[in-house]
Amino acid sequence: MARTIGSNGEETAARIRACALELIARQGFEAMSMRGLAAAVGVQSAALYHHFATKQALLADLMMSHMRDLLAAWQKACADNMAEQNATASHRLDAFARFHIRYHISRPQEVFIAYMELRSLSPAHYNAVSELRRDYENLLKAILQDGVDDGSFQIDEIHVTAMAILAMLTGITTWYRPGGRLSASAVEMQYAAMVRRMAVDEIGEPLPVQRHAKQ
Amino acid sequence: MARTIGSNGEETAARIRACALELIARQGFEAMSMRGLAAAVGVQSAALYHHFATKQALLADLMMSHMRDLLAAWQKACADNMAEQNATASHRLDAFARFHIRYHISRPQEVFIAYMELRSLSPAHYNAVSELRRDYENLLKAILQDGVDDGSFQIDEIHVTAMAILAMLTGITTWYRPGGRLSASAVEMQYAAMVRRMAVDEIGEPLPVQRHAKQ
DNA sequence: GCAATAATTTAACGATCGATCGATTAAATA
DNA sequence: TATTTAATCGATCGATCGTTAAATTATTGC
Repeated sequence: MARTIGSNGEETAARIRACALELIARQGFEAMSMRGLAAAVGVQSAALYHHFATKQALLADLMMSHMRDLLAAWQKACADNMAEQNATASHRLDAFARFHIRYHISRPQEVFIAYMELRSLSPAHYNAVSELRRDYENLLKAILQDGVDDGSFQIDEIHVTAMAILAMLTGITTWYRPGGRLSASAVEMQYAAMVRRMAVDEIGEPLPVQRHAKQ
Repeated sequence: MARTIGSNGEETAARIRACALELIARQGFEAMSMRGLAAAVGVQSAALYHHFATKQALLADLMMSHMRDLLAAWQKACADNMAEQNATASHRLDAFARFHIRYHISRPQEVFIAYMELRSLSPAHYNAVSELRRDYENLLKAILQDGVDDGSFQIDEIHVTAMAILAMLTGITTWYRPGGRLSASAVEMQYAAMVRRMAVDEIGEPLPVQRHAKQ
């Protein structure tokens, strides 16, 4: 046997991507073998190399696609909501948090891989992915900065706050499972409220200072 | 050559542990080879098996040790501060946050491994580590529950808030580097303030509700 | 000083890894 | 229909993997 009946390049590549996402998310990139991936796809391992030059290229493809999709989805979310541009920083922060939560909950495998397999990337691919990641982080930082500038946010360190918010939100994928006690929208609401609290201090304390010396 | 001059079991085992921490943190558990580890230690790969039965046993040893050390360190921190037992929930939450941050900043490799390599553990080892992790999470949850009970915290979902706080704090290790722009104590202060904000809503709003419908 | 034990070596086993080669066949093109 | 191109297979290469066996030497206890 050689080329199989009904075989189609685009479709096979898509199936490889889908199976790779699942296997890498479950076992890790290093632990996934090309033979195991080929078996999951239902193809011989040599066929994988017709679609992806190397195992590394496959990982880079998955991670770059994820970051590009994420950025495009945010652009679309903004475009769909024209008022977003002129909304207050508080509204935009809320929208960003909800978008991030929803997107990440809906694509747990991609998110897990994007955060866990950064170190499996070659230096060149790592830099490329990191650049897109920085673009995404800067979206949040710009919102936080606007809120600080207009006085609606009380934040000392924009960078630290942005890192904290993203780590908190992305961490959802480590415990949330569909069909669990809490619905996705309930989780979204809980986290969005916490993000708001992190940026806004209602009693108007501008700097987070040490309230009491301990330990 | 066989047994080398001055060789000592305890010392070699400690050196294996230290090198393994560094290599696993840098490359990942699967990517680290026993030959590579042996080379880093300065020993033949077969010698590793005199101290650890398998590669998996080595990982389990590292992760269990980390979790036990973490729990013991918190017990000690509480014991050192006798007032801790009777302190307010707000004080105890602050102490927990600062402890967690300081401990994790001081042991970046252990923390990174403990969160990244859970899936590399065999089921039995995974369960054992998860149990200790749950014990640690429950320490935080108990503090949050106390604060809710006495009315000093405004939290809807204890579990969600605890997961969010831990993800946020543990995420520090992904960006913080000693010698950077911010000192460890500055980072500690920033994050402790954010944790406090997450639990306390000064205007006294008991439930985090949706303020405006978006997207 | 001699036996027992602990620590490490050299050497190797079987398995599996990523990747490649040429052959083969389906689909597309003309 | 004839030719080209795309897609896949079967087989295999060299390297590396975790692990083990047996031999060798240092240390310890009597």
